[in-house]
Amino acid sequence: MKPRAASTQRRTRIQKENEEIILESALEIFSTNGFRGTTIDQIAAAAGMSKPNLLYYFRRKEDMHQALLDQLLTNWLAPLEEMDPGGEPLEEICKYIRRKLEMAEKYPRESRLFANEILQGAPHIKEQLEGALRELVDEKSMLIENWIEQKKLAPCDPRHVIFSIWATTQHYADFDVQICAILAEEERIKTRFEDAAKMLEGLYVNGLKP
Amino acid sequence: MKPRAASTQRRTRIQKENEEIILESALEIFSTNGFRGTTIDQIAAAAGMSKPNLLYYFRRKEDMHQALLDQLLTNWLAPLEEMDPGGEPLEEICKYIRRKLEMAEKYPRESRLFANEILQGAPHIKEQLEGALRELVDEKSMLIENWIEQKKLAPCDPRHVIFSIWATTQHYADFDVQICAILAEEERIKTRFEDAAKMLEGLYVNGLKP
DNA sequence: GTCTATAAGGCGATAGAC
DNA sequence: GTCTATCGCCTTATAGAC
Repeated sequence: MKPRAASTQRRTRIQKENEEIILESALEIFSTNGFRGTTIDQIAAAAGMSKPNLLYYFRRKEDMHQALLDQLLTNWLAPLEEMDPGGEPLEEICKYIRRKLEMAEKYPRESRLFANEILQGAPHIKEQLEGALRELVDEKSMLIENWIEQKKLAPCDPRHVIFSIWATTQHYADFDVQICAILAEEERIKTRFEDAAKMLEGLYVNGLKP
Repeated sequence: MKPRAASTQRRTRIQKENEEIILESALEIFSTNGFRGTTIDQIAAAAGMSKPNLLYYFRRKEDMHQALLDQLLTNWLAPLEEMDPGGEPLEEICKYIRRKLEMAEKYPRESRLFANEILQGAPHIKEQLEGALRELVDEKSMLIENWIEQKKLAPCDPRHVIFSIWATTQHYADFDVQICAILAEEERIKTRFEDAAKMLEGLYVNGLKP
């Protein structure tokens, strides 16, 4: 049970601030250690508060995890939703790749949290995957099918094209350690996302051009 | 410390068998629950033996995990090693994609074990990534560079091409739950790997054709 | 709202009989 | 080699003072 609505605006604001601090810290730890690998102590330390104090805001460890996953899913669907039926097909796909790569660069922790959840069988978000996500993919797959019929794209399996874009872009967040182990220092530090964007755009433009 | 060499062949064989049973069970549990999410009890139950009995073969939980990662890395490098400098470039790349997809289909647990390890910062295999894996990628990148210079492949960043093949193929093992949540029943059950192979071959052949 | 203290249970690992 | 019993730590979560 959350704390009751406070009597003044001031208290409510403090509550919100603390919840944000906690979720920010929880994201940091969950995304690198996984759910079971994370202890409440670690999150509390990162949030600069005591463990019982943290548990005043989120009564159970799982509540923090679920809150993070819930707010994640909305943002996660956004880039695909923006794919525009009125746009030029190859350009829309390139823009989608760019948006996904930007998210991998800016929100790697969210990507890893999601990856951890899926890897372990998606116990907390399976319904959303089979519901909202599936519907969105169905919708955009039909859009891609239309583009193919209009000869604006080479024939391909739309769903698997979407999967491949997810895979290649999220890879730069989820497998960052491996990528950095392989690239030379200069590339690793400055240009890996830009290099990835160029390669992927070339691959998909040539690969899907009618 | 492992049990000392036994006095008879028979005992040694039993040891090996038990070690294999344990590692097989450990792979099953580690790959779905992660290291911290796995308990020795679970592995022992899956292996059909008591916890202390299991700990007679592997003194610590981490020993099982490390053994699995070590034996995994060898198999992991094999598909890329087989990329043949004497072959036809586009065909070699298609064959590499096929081999990787086959591994995702046949050994999804190994893929997920690896993904879990990388996601959490690769604490147990960082040296191998920066050593053997990096050298192999360097070698094959030079091969791809040569193919590009000979106008047998379109210009592209070889390392990122390799990354994209890893990402797209391993995705079918690591994110299987998500893929199955989205695909229709028929596709999900029978043809998803075949559909993926066709789409990816088309994408890379057209995308990298000079 | 925040703290100290602690209950309650899970889990890795060991002891020691057989 | 395998078992039963158990130690001792770590971790979640709660009680209750301030």
